[in-house]
Amino acid sequence: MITIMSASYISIFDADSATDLHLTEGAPLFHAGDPVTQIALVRAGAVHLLRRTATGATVILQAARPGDVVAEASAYSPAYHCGAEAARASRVTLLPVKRFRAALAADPALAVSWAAHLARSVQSARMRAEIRTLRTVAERLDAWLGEGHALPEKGHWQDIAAELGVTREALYRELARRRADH
Amino acid sequence: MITIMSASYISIFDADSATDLHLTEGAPLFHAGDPVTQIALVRAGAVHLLRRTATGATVILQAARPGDVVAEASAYSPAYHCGAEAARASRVTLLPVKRFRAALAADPALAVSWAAHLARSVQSARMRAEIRTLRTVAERLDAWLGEGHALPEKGHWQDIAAELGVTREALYRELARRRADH
DNA sequence: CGGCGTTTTGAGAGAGCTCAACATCGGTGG
DNA sequence: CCACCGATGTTGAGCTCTCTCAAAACGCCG
Repeated sequence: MITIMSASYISIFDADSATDLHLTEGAPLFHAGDPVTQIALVRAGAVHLLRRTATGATVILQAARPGDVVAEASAYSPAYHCGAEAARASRVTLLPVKRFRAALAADPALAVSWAAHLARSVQSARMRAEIRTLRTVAERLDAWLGEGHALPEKGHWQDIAAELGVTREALYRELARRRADH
Repeated sequence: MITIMSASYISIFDADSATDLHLTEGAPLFHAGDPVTQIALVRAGAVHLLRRTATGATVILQAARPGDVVAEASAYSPAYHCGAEAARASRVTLLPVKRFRAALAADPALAVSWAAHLARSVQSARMRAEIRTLRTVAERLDAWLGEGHALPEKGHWQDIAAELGVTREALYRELARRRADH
């Protein structure tokens, strides 16, 4: 048997008991309060973990991209604390939580991979939080670029604005300013 | 042998090979670029993981309190990406990274505990990031309180201001406003 | 009493947000 | 081919909020 494989937690989702699910844009994956029975890995598209504040504002707690697990903490919780829905047409793989946890317990290499993924997520989430304490767009952009990030193609700049927690206009103005100053 | 113990990753630091270290306020625990040989658990006080931006501003990536591991992601990295120093007089327990990882690999229950801790950290870090995208102090405070947090005793309100990413004055004004409105 | 840190309150300035108009570009359909 | 449409990019003007600097009232403790 060929056993050459990266010990990545993602391989857990290649199990037989995993099922694929297609979501259309805006389709809910689960709602706050639902019992956690399955855990979802995003294969394609984007799934947002979100909560609505008392004032009605929508807060995106996680923008899960391909390779990400939606609501990692739910793997250790009986019920979801927030809802999740597809930000656009997406494909996810569902796996019973018990299977997921059993796989981690059975294979230390997978557990390490999973923990490393979580540790990196903590790191980037903290960075995002700190970037957003900076008050000017210029500072936020500098800090973000200093993390090794690069500006994407034109047509995706709005995503950066969202990442930095500023409006499109504010980012466009800052970019224009930099072009003018060279 | 009595083996009644909660399967918490913290117990890993009770190993014989662990050493305690006292830090005075401002004392560095490690610097960016240092090779990762030991991993630190905060026992008392507070240790800040920080980076200085190109403009000189100091960014606090983690405020590790008792029970927290400083720079969790360092356990999966050969060298530190940022520096850490004691925010006040603190006590930490150091354990060789190899020991730490070996303990996790040897005991699945510990691995689960560690992963659960990381998952919770991801959750709270994301929440902090999202709270800081809200523009008014009132919104941030509402969102924070909505997470189940409660205002501390008078004398510690400044900590909340830091947590919310606003100035003391702004928070005091908001609190005064609420007292006036009941 | 005299510090020291926290809490309060004031006034001004700056930065981004909002609303708004317009340009640009790619795709669609007549 | 061209008109139209939606999404992205660009720029302007006013408003609102926080930040900054400043001063003072508390509260605690030696």
